[in-house]
Amino acid sequence: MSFEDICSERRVDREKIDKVKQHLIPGTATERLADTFKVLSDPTRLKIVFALLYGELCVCEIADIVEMSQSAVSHQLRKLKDHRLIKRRKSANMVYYSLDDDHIFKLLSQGVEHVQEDLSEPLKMPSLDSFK
Amino acid sequence: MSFEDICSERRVDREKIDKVKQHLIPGTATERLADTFKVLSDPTRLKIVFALLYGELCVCEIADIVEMSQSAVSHQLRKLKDHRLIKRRKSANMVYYSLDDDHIFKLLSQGVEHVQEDLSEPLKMPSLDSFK
DNA sequence: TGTCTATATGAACATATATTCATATAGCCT
DNA sequence: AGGCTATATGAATATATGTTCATATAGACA
Repeated sequence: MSFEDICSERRVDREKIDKVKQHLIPGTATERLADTFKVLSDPTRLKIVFALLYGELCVCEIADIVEMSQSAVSHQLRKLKDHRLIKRRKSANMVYYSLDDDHIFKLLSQGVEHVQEDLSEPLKMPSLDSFK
Repeated sequence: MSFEDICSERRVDREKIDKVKQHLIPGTATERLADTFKVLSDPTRLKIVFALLYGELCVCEIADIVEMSQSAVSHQLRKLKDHRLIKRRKSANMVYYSLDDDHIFKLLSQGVEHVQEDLSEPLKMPSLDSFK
């Protein structure tokens, strides 16, 4: 799909477009980035991540907190783990999950900041070192 | 769905769970936040946002840059605008889009940082003031 | 007014995704 | 070993979402 197929006239700056194109991040990076945001785009997964801000939890604790079935939670935990947002620790027949690092914390904080404006009451994030 | 339905034994700390539950952000906020991340979870929309890092663009320029049809781009621009990630400026019969504020920039940067590790080559974001 | 051009949008379709249900696995305990 | 508990996972289903196609709108210009 070339430019001429879309804009018949040349009101726009060809060079400017080429310059922007050159600076675009590669397709694989775009996909990766989209994937990362996608993991955080589901309410259940977000709730899980928020719960884990306060420390590690086992699967059934998480299921209780987010009010979802064990199965549903397990499926979502897998996605979170596949994208390295959380990590697991096994102990006996229990599995404990926790946040993988604090990138996620920052990512969440930034998201919260963007959302703040259209919320009736301000949203408070726990402090970063409270969960480290 | 209560705790007892999921974990039959009490190996877990009931108080701990209640405490976490109290700190969970309200459902509406979770939905809002999920929506924000969801907007950034599509490769086409991400490409658009990255293109706009370098300044405002009209619809057909964007379509050319991201190599998508004008219609597809219009649909996605609408979503980005509905979630206040971009804003529009009309001039004659053209419409120019630009990033709404720099929350998005920070959100992207944070996402990029999380993704960096599994990319073959490092990904560089433009500097914040280059687009202000 | 009529005809361009740029953008927006509704409907249809194809694909992706979240949950449920049933079942598998793996570690504990007796 | 056998039964119990915690977690994982495959299949099925329902719902959401992105793109295309056709068409609508709105401004420019003759």
